[in-house]
Formats: sequence, C-alpha cells, structure tokens
Amino acid sequence: MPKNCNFIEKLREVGLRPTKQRIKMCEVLYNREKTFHFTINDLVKIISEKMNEKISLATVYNTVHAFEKKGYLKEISIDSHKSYFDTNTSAHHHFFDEDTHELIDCDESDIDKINIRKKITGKKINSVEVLVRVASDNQTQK
Amino acid sequence: MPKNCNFIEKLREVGLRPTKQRIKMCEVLYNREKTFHFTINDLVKIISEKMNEKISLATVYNTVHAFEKKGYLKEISIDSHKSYFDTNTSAHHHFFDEDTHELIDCDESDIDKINIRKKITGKKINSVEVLVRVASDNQTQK
DNA sequence: TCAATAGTTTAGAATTATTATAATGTAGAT
DNA sequence: ATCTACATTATAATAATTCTAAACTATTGA
Repeated sequence: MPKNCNFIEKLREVGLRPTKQRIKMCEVLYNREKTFHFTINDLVKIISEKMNEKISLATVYNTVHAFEKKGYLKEISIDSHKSYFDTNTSAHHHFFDEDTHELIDCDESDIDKINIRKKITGKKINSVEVLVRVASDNQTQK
Repeated sequence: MPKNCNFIEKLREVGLRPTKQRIKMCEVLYNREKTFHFTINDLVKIISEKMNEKISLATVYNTVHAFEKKGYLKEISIDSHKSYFDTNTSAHHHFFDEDTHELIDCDESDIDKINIRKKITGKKINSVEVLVRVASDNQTQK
C-alpha cells in the first residue's frame, strides 16, 4: 500500500470496510519511508504506546490476517516461535540479524537470480526465498 | 549421527548420559536411509504408535533440544506455527511441499551457489538458506 | 559392591501465541 | 432513520512449548 494514500478508498477497493481501527493500522503500517517488518506483539505495542490508541488484540490479529489475505502484508518465517510480517509484499530476500532479531530487506541487486535445477513432478514452484542469517563478528576480531 | 552407530558411546562423547529414552530416540531419528524431517508432534506419534514406547512429552522436547545443542539436529523455519527439525545438520536448502507440509532436502547440485553482494558492517554471515515452496500444479492443467 | 551425587525423567501446572465465541457496535444501503 | 451484514471487543479456548519439583538412574569413587 503506498505511503499517505487514501486508505479509506484503498480498503473499500478490496472489500474491507474502512473502520477506524483499520485506518489507524494502515497509518501505522504504511505511512513510513521504508518497508516495515514486525511481529503482532511489536504492532500492538506501537499502537498502544506510540499512538496511544486502544485496539483489541483480536482486532489486530484479524486485521493483519485480512491485510495478508488481500495481499497488503506478507508473512515471513524465520523463527518458529514468532510470526513476522512484512509490508513489502513483492518476492524478495532477507537478512536476519540474530543479535537484534531484526529483519532487513534485500534489494533485487543484492543476490543473484537463484537457479533451481531440481524439478518435482506435478508440483510448481510458488516462491524461492533466501534467508541470510547474520550476527556480530566481534568474536573474530582483536 | 551415523546410521546404526554406537549411540551409547556417541551420547557419552558429547556429555549426554545414555539413558534408555535417549537411545530409543537415536534409533528413531538416525537409523534411517534418508535424512529425517519432523515436528515434535510427528516424533511423539512415531515413538508411541510405531515403537510402542512411552516417553514423556517433556523428555521428547528436552532431548530434541539437547541433540540440537550438540549439533545432531538442526531446526528449520518454514511455518511459524510449528518447529521442524532435520537430522541433516549440514548447510543445505529445502523444498517445502505446501500441500503435504513435507520438507525435502536439496542436494548441493540442485541449486547454484548463492552470491551475496550486500555487506552489513560489523556483521558476519552465519548461514544462507533457500526455501523453495512448491504446490500441486493441477490448477494450471487441462 | 554400594552409597553419594549430579544429571534425567516425569506428570502436571504455567506460559505464550493464537484463534474462537458471542454479545455489542457500526458502515453502507435502502 | 432503519436495517443488515460485517467488525470489534472482552473473554474463553486451544495449541505449542517451557517450567517445576518430586522421583529416578547413570556414574563415580570409597
């Protein structure tokens, strides 16, 4: 979803009623310079602490899943204990910082095109994603 | 861990006491032709149904994590709702069948070497892993 | 051989993330 | 303004995992 767009119209377009909770969540998620990576817990904290809004936990879950279904959010699997979501819904790769638990998008140019030689009969490839895990290299330095 | 190896010695080597629960779990996990991908739930079912053994759920969790810590199992993140483990602990890529929820190892030769151009200052790359999601392509066929 | 002890197993309680429920509220159409 | 279908909410339920503390057992060394 583009930054500063008319969220009310955008929501209506895909058949989601523009409630005040959904509009507020759009602002939190999409009025940003960079793409945003978050867990539900992060989001709930931002809404309640930074925005000083009260949106029920169930609504946050419902809305995140509704946005995901409509293609406005993408789920990223990194850690089996938490669900990460990404406002960048295009096919792209990630760096995951194991120290800070932060996700970083890769640009198209950061990783060469992946060539998959293996074919599985009767199956088509839905996505190819690379996860690069990084951590501080202090240990190896003097 | 090699197939049909002396699990008792192997466990002692890394400082894990060879209890009957751990030896039984070694047999289930490592006495196989191919590498084994499983969730804790899968494993508990195999132990109780196929092996007709009773190992406490807490012990299965403890032991899987002990084996992981000692480098005999590797956790794979695919689905944020479940933890998958892999008896192949080397760096390698996976196919994930979204219909059957089955994981398939990629051979070295299945995917070209991945070239990462991006550098993150102060961080070293710990791993680079590719996940190829596949699903039935019935939809696109006549 | 046998007791001491440190590590292990266990059932069940606790915790955490997520989803379901059912009552109340609200957007959009008439 | 009223109706109706969809949304929101607090709370209960569920599922995966971890914690707890008591009972058990492999190892050590007398």
